[in-house]
Formats: sequence, structure tokens, C-alpha cells
Amino acid sequence: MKISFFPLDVLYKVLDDKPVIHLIGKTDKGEKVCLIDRTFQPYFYAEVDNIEVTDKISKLSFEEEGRTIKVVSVKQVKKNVLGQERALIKITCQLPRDIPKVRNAIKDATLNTFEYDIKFTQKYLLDKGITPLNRLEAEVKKVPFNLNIPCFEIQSLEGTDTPLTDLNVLAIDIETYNPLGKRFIPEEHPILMIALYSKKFKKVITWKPFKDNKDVEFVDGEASLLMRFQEIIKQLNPDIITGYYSDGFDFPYIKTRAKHHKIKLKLGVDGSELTVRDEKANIWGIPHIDIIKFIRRVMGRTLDTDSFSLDDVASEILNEKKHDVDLDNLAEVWDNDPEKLSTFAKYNLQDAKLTFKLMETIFPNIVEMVKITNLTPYEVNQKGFSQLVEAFIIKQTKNFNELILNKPGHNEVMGRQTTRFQGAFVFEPKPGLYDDIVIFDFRSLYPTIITSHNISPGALNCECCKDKANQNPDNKDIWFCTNKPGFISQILEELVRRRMRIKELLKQNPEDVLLKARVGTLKLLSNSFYGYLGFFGARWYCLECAETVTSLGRHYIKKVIDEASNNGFQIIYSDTDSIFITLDGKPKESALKLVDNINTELPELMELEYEGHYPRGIFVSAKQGAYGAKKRYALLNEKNKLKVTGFEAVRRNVSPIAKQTQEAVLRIVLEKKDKDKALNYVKDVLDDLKEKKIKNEDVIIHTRLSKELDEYDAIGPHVAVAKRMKSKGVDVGAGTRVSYVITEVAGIIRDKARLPEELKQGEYDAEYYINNQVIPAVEKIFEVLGFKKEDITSDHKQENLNKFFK
DNA sequence: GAGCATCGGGG
DNA sequence: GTGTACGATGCTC
Repeated sequence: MKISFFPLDVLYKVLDDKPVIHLIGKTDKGEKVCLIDRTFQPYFYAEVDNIEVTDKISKLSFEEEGRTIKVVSVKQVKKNVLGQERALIKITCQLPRDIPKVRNAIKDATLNTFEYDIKFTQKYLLDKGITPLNRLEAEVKKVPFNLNIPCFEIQSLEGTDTPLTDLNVLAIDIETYNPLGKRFIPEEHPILMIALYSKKFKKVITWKPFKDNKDVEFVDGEASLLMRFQEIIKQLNPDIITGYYSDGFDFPYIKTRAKHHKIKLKLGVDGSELTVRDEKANIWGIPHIDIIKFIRRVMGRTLDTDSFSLDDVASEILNEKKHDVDLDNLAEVWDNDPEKLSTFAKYNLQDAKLTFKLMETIFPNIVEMVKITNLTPYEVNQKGFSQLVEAFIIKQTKNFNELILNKPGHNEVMGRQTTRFQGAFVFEPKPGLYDDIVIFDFRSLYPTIITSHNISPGALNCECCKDKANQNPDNKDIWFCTNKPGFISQILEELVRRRMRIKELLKQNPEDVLLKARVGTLKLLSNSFYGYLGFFGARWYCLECAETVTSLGRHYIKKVIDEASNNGFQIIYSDTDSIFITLDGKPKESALKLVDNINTELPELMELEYEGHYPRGIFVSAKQGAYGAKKRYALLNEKNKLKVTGFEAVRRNVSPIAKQTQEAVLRIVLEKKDKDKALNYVKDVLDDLKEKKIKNEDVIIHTRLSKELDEYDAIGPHVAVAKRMKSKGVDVGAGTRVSYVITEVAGIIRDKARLPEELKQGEYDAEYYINNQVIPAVEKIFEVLGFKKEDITSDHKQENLNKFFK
């Protein structure tokens, strides 16, 4: 029979001493099924220098742990290594786990071995041309099975480009009993509620009854709760199960509680138990996606927030927040006032709902990454950039008959890690205020350098280009072929061009979510190539490539700086791929013309773009940090929107009042162009602090303990406060969040720190907040305006006579 | 300043 | 098990 099928995950089991591929997915009718394939055998490649060795390998057979491990077959093959053809032998074995053993047995007899550590399932998908989530047309035969879903044996199959649309996602979230405060002791403290949220099923399960209980189901205890959880998952049989930090919290907690009750949670489609190891939770046959990982690793850079809490991420992506509920009260309410549990149940369900919606919103991005890397959704979620780039390259090896290069060994990694090379060019800004700033930047600088200059391990120092027409500007001993495109630069060029095409399409359909996700994914991946080439763990590592990329990057940006300077523009700042100039009364058009002129001289794919015009900006001298010059500036665009970069805005140990004052001062300086008003604003804040008009909540400093209390040698204010919490019976330790206020009590800072709830309005130390919080936050800004610290602290206000600004 | 350790997220 | 996440920051010597 024929079947239309969308693979969600691929797994293998060893049955009767044979590897059996299981494709888990759903049919076009929406039914979850498993397709099995018994025909795929594991293999790897070896390079040998004589025919006797090949012959010996083909007859290899040895006993280990009561099993005969043998080579099934050997075949002569031709493969390219970075464009050069090589003769190899393909060695097929019986089981995936035989591969390392056979490789080890023949290692001394071979020159080299390849592709011995590529996952069996990944190889299967690539060799069969299957892309997860894309529809397959398969000829199958129904077979008996012992899974919870029907099983079909594959007779033949064909991939298509049609993606899965209707996905059945289940989001889960737990609330736990934490009587002492903020620490988690899963061995002792039970799960109180579990929320489950999918398109058709929204419910909180808990084990204490209360009246206001819409969407709540009651069971008689924690053990029953876990059993009910298992039952619902079996019944719903979701395509994907998701949570927020569920690899690190929810599932490990669930697992520990199940163990406590001696329950085996058989969540897998094959009846296997939920497994948790290395902060990864696995359910056989139901991909578990801890959505925080993809958000942090893949989307992190493009988000404004630098906190990845559910609340902050949901606010930014969904424009929706968690319920404002004080979880510190949950244990108390649970013990003594169950009627109030309703609030917590609603909170619980809201968290699951937010997680569900995040998955819905982000799934198009996961789909795009799956398509481009050929990894499963589960794998895409687990991997970082270098691994995603590598998966993409591995996929491309098919089209070029290229061999997958080996991972570096331990020593090689160590060597690579200690190798340093020169990075990007940075033009230090002179601190000050500037009018009419124009920014240019290169569109995808590094990817276009790689493609335009054929920067590729296979094109490095070729024999045919000894004239060195395409060399590293800073190192004559490095050059790249101008005759034949290298494998890496070629596949990157395809990526860059594809992105340009889709960007055009997006211009015509700006609201198309899929196109947006596609452009975003292509951009992320292309931008990661440079980093990949210089990444110590990369299979296609190429130090000469990476250092040539930055060298050419410096060369191009300096060229722009020179041209701008020759045309009479003042350069105020430049970093890697961008340059800031001032117009100094010249029309905007003259800057645009400069951009056009430069573009006529650049290689085809490279392009300098006019990023924008900012009527006003301030550059502040950077503190001497570990990484040298930090970029710190604030710009005001033509729509009066403030763009702040590098100010220590959201540091944890900074109070709200310091942050608020900094932002207000920047606004006054840039928008109102009034330095005296800015100064007076700060003076007002200082007065309000002295007069205790600033609300307590604005002077609370939030921080977190990094180790156990008794491990601290240096007792900072947060440690002192944690000790106070402990003496009140709160269980504190590594990870506890501590909030405190510095009060007027005599002594050193740590003696002055108090818990916010111990204080009445105004019981804070104004002097401390003035000198250690507010002033440091604005000092550098006023330095630029020509004021000293004393001008801020002195009592008398600016009379505002001689305006600083024209 | 390099090298090692911990953290994030979660109640 | 065709193995050992990841990238940033803080702490220690």
C-alpha cells in the first residue's frame, strides 16, 4: 500500500542482531505511525595502500563479548577530499556499534579512516534523501508491532518538498512544593500541579481540592498525579512535547519524583521509560523540545532581552506575560489555605500556554533549520551554531561526492584552542557629542568576503595560482585559487544567493512568516561560517581561511574609511563592518553618493549599505575592561527613538533608580540638547533620594548567590543578607535569589544591607545610592558634557544661561 | 592573564 | 555509543 508520511524523528533499534531504522511521524490523515527499514547497514571508509590489506579487511572477523564481529563487505570507491579525488574502500559492518571496533582493529593497517563517527540515523536520512518534516511518498507493508502506534515496513520511498503543516504540540509545566524559599530539593518536595496545554486539551492536574476549579482535575496524591500524567500523554500522543527549561527542571524533577514513588513512567511510544541524563530528557518516539535552548542558542542574538526567563522571552516574542503571582506563598497556601490554590493553578496553566505559544511562533524557524541541515527537530534544538553549520556542510557533501572530514583529536583541539589571530578593525571613538551621524555598513561582510575571494580550505595555496593574485593582504604566504571554486565557498555562495532571492520575495510579501523564518535562518547560517572555519572543534577547520577573512575585512573597512576621509567626511567610529561619519553640514545625498561610488569598486556580492541618519549621538569613553575598548554609545534616530549600545543598563547589581536615571539623562541630552537640564534632572533625583521621595522598590538590588553560604570568604552585602534570610528560617544556598536594600545602619556596606520586607518606605541610605549607584551610571555621560563629578553633587543648580548646544 | 569552574533556566 | 552541550562570565592562582 501507499502512504503519505511526515517524519518527526528517526531512531534505530537492534532487533535480531540487525539495525532497524524507525521513522516516527504522522500520515497526511493525521495518524501517528512508524515506518521501519531493515535494509540500511552501517559503513565507514578507509584509505589503504595495497590490495592485500583490502583483502585482509574484507575477511576480518573476531570475537568480542560472545559475539562475532565481522566485516560484511568491502567495496572500492572514489571520493573527493576538498576537490581532490581519492581512492578509498567502503567497509560495511553489521551493527553501528561494530564500527568503532572494526576501525580500531584495522587502524594500524590503514593510512586513514573516515566517517566512522557520523550518527547512523543521520547517515540514513542523507543516503536515502529524506528530510525530516517533509512529506514522503512510500510504498509500505503493514507489519505486526509492539509499539503504541501502527508500524509499516518500507518497500520503497520518495522524498518531496512539501512541509508538514498541522503539528500537534503538547506543552507541559510543573509547580513544586518549596516550603523554605527558593531552593529545590526534588528528593523531598513533591510536585503539586502539572499543567498540560495543547490545541485541544488544556488542563491542570493537582492533588488537593478547591472550589474555583475550571480546567482543573483532582487526583488523590502525587503518585496518582504522575500516573495520570502518563495516561494523558499516551492518550494525546502528541507530535512534539515541549516545556520551558524542561530538560533542566521539569522532566528531571518528574523523573526524581517517579523514582521516589517507585513508579516507572512509561511515556515512550515503545513503552520505554522517560530517560534523563546530562540535562536532556528523552521520550522514545515523541521528540521532546526544551524550547529555551533554541531561543537562547539560535535566536538569542536577535532578541533584545538578555534574560531568557519565560516572562521576559514571552513578553518580547508574544507580547504576553506570566501571571503576577508570588510563588513564595505557594507552599504556605498549599498547607493551610487550599481554597486559594486556584490562583496558582491558573498561573501554572498560563506558563504552559506561553510555552505552547512560543513553540507555535518559533516552529517555522525550527522547520527551516531542519530543512537546511537535514537534522531532526530534536537535534536542531540541541545543537549550537558550529554543529548546525557542520550539519549543513555534511548534507552538502552528497552533492559534491565529498568525504566528510574527521573531527580533530584531543591534541589537535588543544593546539587549535591556543592559536590566536588578529580580529576585526576597530576605530576608537573620541568621547563626545555629535550631530548628524550617518552609518554605513557592509551587508553580510564575512560571508561575502568568503565567497568573493574563494576562501575555502580546498582552495588554499593551490599550485595553479602561484602568482598569488588572491592573497591575504597581511600574509603573502596565504593565497586562494582563482580558477576553481572551493567546496566551502561554493556552498556558502549558494546560501548567500538564496538568501538574496528570498529577501526579494519577502519585500513583496512582508508579512509572510515562512519567508521571514527562511531569510533569518539563511542569514544566521551564513554568518556562522567564518566562526566555524576558526572553531577548534570543526571538521572543516581552516585557520588560514579564518585569518584571511578578518584580514580582508580590515582591508575593506579601511578602504571605506579612506574614501570617506578623502571626500571630506569626519570618521567618528568604526567596528568590523560599520562606519560612523558626521555630515558636518554636507547634504545626506553626498553620503549616499559616496556609498554608490564605493559599491562600483567592490566584488559582485559585496555591498556597502547606507544604514541610517541619526540627528544626534553621544560616545562615552569606555572603561578599561578585560576586552579592551567596549563600544558605548547612544543615538537618537530621526523618529526620536533612542538606541543605546553598551551601557551597563541591565546589570543585576544595579538598582532601578540608577538605570532609570541613566536613560532619562541620555534622552534629555540627545533629544532636548540641554546639558543643564540633564544635570538638574540628576540633581533632582539626588534630592529625592535625600528626601526619601524615591520609592523603596526602586532602590532594591537583585542578585544571586553563586555558591553555598559557608563557602564565601568575602562577605559581600548579598551574602550578609542571605545570612539574615537563613536566620529567619529561609533555606538559602547556591542559586538563591537575594534582594536587598542598603540602609543607614552604621558600619561597612555588608552591615548596612537589609531585606526589602524588613523596611518601611524611605529606610535606605541616600548617600550610598547617590555615590555608588546613580552617579556611576551617569558620570561618563557628564564627563562628555564637560562636567565633573563635583558638578553633579554640588548643591546649587545650573542657571541655564549659556547653553552648551548651538 | 590564563585556566578552570559555574551558570543559565526552573519553584 | 557511528559519545561527552555551549557560550559567557567570575574566581583563583
